[in-house]
Amino acid sequence: MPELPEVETVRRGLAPVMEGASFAKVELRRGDLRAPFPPRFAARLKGRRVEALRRRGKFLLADLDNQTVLIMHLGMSGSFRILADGETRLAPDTYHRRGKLRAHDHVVFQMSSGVQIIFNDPRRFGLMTLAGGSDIDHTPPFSGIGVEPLADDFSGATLARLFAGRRAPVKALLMDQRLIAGVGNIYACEALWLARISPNRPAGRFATKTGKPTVAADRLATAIREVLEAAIAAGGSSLRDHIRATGELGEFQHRFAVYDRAGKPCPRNDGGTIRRTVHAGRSTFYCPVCQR
DNA sequence: AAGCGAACCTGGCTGC
DNA sequence: TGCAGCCAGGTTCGCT
Repeated sequence: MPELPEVETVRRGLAPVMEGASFAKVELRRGDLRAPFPPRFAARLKGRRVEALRRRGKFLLADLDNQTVLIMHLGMSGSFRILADGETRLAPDTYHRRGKLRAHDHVVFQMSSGVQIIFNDPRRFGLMTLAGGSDIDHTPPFSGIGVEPLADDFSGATLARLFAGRRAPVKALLMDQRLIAGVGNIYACEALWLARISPNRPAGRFATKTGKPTVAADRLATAIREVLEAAIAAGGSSLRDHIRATGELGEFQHRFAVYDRAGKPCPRNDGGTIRRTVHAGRSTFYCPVCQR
């Protein structure tokens, strides 16, 4: 499900019920997701208080009061839902009513507040693990994770540096989490359309011989930022499932210019028809008229 | 070494 | 109605 805007949307939904609350009980309903839960995972969480819920790329990070960090990744199909009992007063009445567990509910966090937070993941490509918090950017799975595209200093110069000497199509490298953290298939397609850049353009061509960013590099960096910010403002994209922990749907899928729109006219009305191709095994959608 | 395809897993949709 | 085939917002492994 989730790229950066969806993960950020989930973070904003979970933060009010996680930050400041403690894990009263953690129930694992199977032994693994994409990878096994670490030894004594539930026991190590029990009693710990969440000091902050952060996002890094597509990861959610809960800083705990004993200097460890709960690391969570939603994979393709992971979602959280918040169950509040009738007594618990928690602003939006959009929270799910407490009820029976469903298929693929793999983790249940019972928080000290009385709220339950349930992680559901049909395909089990998600991940939960614990790490020492001292220097998390230098410990797996974060060692080697790329730049944050919403950081203040993300620019065409960043792209020029990351793409230097690379011959792969820019679309493939935009999705490489070791370079840029958080951009996935949808937003790579949408950003390239916004910047009017062909997904096939070799990545190395975004810098001049002297290493300076090209005009297109600046345009692409701006487009990435704009599309991610617009998607976050819209609550992310909801394709098949709802993505928000509060149960509401994201809205950005209604604004896709190219993603999953093969055969439809380009929104620029330039006479182009959206085409589907494949890069690195993933569907790519683009307009061959305005994207060069 | 970079780049690509396959694998991991389940569910939903399409077409016969 | 049933079933086969294909596709899916991600990551990782193994082969050129």
